[in-house]
Amino acid sequence: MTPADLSRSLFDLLVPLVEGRRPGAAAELSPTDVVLERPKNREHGDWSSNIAMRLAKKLGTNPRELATEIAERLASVDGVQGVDVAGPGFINVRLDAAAAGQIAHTIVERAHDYGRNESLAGHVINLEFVSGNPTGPLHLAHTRWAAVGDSLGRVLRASGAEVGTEYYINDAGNQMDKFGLSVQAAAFGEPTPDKGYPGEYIGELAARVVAADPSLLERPRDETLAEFRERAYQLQMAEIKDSLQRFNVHFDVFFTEQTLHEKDPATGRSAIDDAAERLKAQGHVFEDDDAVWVRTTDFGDDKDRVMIRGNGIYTYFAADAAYYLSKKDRGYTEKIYLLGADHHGYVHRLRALSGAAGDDPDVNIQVLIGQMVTVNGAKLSKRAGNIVELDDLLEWVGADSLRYELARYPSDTPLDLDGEQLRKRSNENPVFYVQYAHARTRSVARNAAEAGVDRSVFRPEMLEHETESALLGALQEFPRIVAQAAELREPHRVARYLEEIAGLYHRWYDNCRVIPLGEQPVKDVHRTRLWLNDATGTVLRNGLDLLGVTAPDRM
RNA sequence: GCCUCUGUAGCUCAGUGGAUAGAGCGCUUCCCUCCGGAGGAAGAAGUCGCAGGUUCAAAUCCUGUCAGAGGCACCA
Repeated sequence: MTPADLSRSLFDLLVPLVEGRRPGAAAELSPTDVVLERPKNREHGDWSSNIAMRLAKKLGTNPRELATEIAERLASVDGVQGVDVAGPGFINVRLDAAAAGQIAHTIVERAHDYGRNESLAGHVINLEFVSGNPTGPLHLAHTRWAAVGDSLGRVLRASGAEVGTEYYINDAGNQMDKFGLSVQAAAFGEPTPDKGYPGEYIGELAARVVAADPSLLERPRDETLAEFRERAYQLQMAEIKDSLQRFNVHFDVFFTEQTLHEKDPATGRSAIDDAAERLKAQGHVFEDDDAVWVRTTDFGDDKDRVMIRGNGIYTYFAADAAYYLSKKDRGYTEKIYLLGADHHGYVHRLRALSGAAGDDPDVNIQVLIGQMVTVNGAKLSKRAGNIVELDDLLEWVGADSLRYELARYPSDTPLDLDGEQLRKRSNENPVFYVQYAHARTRSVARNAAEAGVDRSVFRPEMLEHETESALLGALQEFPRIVAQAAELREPHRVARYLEEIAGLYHRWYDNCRVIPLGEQPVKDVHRTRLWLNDATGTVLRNGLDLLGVTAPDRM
């Protein structure tokens, strides 16, 4: 008896009842209207529905009367132990222990697949995040998106979507030249050029570039600049990929901006040239003051944006357009962008691009804006010069701790990381609370095996302690939580859910023994509880996996 | 000036219209022979920034207002 089964039963009995009260009304009723939720208060039963209150007005009756009528019929459904009507018209359902306990068996059987759902089946989604410039290491601002984006990708996939994760590399334009000049200057022991890149890492890159080809110091500078730039870029990009790997963040595609600028030898045209033509053909482009503009104000922007400057050179916006079209051409119907709050000014422009490309901005593009992250109250920005690099954070607090902390808050919450707290292996650090609960399930399983408790018997009606029904009810919700996290693009819901499961598990552990005390015999109740123990471990592990966090067997 | 986000317990924060608003930390008092006191129970702690509105029902939706953070290039 899953909530889905129960809501289906409720829907089925509702149809004739509604039809009887007002002919034709049943047609307006959809199964998605019939929602069952876990009441916060356990005294309100295992599942609760507000359907009577929502339908009463339409049917010209009062909620309590309607609820009573529904409750009478629901009580005879298989697996339902009792139904009450409470408050203004809530219908509270209690399941019998056997029906509620069945989920433990299901979870153990489905193992790694438990939690997977098909709520986003058929969706083809491009997920772009991080996209840090290849002119320096990843730092704090990228870190939040690396954690959230990677987890979001996992949650979307678990919900049946086809997902491509992508990192866009801004490797064209004069920032790269400044980067090359900075590395070159450092190689000659000179100070950072005007508007160049400062930082120790530039000196390190310079040393490595020179080590690879010492002749760079002897040839004319204007001749070697391109080589400095290119070699340093490759080294830096490799560093970035290493950092991401240590952070357990995976990208399917690293897309370079350069490919958008390259001319096709056959046609002499670049992807950006083509993109400009295609936007013109869609009718959202106009010329003024010698420049070519996109009418982004059609899509909510406060002013129109230049795509081709008066001097004939493309703006960055033109490359964005070509990149968007590339995603579209590669078959992605939905494009999700994760951007920092400092880029929220781009939202209208990106939406305008989508519209100008003939797509529907409300359907084909979604821009998620994340608020700023600080560490120990200090704002860390490139401008202020006190960058905290991802690698430093990883070394300081560890990948699991950092990923979990970044993934457990909604992205629109400004976040201040407490470095010392994240280093703690205690309850103050939520990741350990969850990981410890998982380790405990594994430890119980190991000890159970030694004590001769196995899973040869499963009698769900024996799982009747209040901590067991609470735990079972929560375990049942996992697929729905995953689906909701995917639908709302909010992976933090998974983390919060896992914390709830961990708490419920610890409470159960304190009340119900899997392994009999002392010399007492192993009974079916112990064997059955082992199923529940293992099911909990499975949910914790699967959930942590969605967050990119390890689930250790012992700690 | 305009735009986006935020305002919930002493602190850090959950809570996409439901019942008595929750968790962790911190504080008080207890308990635990299933890893190693990284565990559990109970208690104290709140005008959900403020004011209107919509609704059977608002922390949640709408409007206004106050406070804080960030952003508003023919830069990349």
